[in-house]
Amino acid sequence: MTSKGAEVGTVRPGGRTARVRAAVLRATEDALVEQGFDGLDLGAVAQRAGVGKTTVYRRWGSATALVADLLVDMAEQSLPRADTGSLTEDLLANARLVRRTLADPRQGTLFRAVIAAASCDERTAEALRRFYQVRVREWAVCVEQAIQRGELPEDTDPDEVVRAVSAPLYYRLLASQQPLDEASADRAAHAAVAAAKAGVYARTR
Amino acid sequence: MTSKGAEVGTVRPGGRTARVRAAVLRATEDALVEQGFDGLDLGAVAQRAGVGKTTVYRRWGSATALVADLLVDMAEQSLPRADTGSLTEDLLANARLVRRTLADPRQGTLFRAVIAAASCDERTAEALRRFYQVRVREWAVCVEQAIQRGELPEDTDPDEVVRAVSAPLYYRLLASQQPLDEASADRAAHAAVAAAKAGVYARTR
DNA sequence: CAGTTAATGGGTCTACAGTTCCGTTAAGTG
DNA sequence: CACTTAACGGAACTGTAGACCCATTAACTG
Repeated sequence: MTSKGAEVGTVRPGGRTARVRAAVLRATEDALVEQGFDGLDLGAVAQRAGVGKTTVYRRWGSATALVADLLVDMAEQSLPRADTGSLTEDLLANARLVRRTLADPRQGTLFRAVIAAASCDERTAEALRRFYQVRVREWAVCVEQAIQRGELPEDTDPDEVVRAVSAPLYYRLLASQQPLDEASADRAAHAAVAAAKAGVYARTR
Repeated sequence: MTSKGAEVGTVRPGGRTARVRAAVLRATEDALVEQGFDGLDLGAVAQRAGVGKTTVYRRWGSATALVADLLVDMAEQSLPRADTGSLTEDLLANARLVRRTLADPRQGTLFRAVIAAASCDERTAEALRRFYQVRVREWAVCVEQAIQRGELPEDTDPDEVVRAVSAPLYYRLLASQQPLDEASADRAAHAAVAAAKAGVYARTR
């Protein structure tokens, strides 16, 4: 079985185990950024983390399992949402935040690698799903408030609006690979608002 | 160096070489669908293709190069666009086509694997870029016609509208991993139309 | 503050992905 | 329809990722 990842639940979660996990996850992140997912070598990760190779193979066992645990770790550091009182401003803030993350050489490469890993393994895919679920829920509150303010139709699906903001940016990162400039972020936000106001993201159709 | 891929340009492109390439690319496709990208073994591909292992290592050399050549091959089979006379109908047709492709167990898995490979290698990424460039240009004509009919602002960027249709579907495939049902395809198309009509995809801002 | 054992780590072994060598096949040429 | 050589394929070789063994370390327990 793959490691639970989080310290909770293991028999002996204290000091050393936690330190080893942290060191290995940091090393994994660095290796992913530098080598990419297919070049990920567990032995190299172990050495970089200053940890025995055996430990990495025993606790994680595969590159995808390592990335899955990294995603659990990443999901825990939640990003604070904006609260400007205007839907457009809130979603612009979200779009620009996502854009900045994906456009950053380190983070962008990391996200590509993580998504590549998720495409190769079901457990990792599940971890990625949870990661985005947390992120989306955090920002969906902005949309819920906009509905209460009467800016959007009652039956609008808040999560779907938030995802609509991210989608074009991820498409640029992964598929079309066009530059992730600020204008593209603003277009993503404005498009989501326009579509939401037109009732495209209504729950019942 | 990586193989040019296309037969044109090689010194001896005739019969056998072309047959070998076709067999290897088919085998690669099958292997990607069954094993995923990280499980891709060039030896196994060779065996499945009924071709010498040496040949695969010589002509392609790596899993990513193999996928890059597969993408060149896939780009050649262009999909015919719709022409219903209505922008909404055309984009609905496009969205449903993309959805059907990505929702298909075989094709969906293949696309995930291909995108994973592109995330791991610059040459493969370039091949993927070209692939989508061809696809997008094909359907952009629908948007150009809509502009001429006066359905959309003059300065609308046609390519950007087409990408806006695909983006939410790819986001579902790769990131959020929600079901790719027909309703999601229709939302994607309607959202793109709503945003385009609102002038979000104007070239000059 | 011992005693217990989960967890780690160094060292060794092994299967197999990827390389090399060289003989064979067949595509292009005149 | 021979002749040249690009391209292929079988077999033997090798480096290394990953498995295994067992001694050591340090968390939890009472």
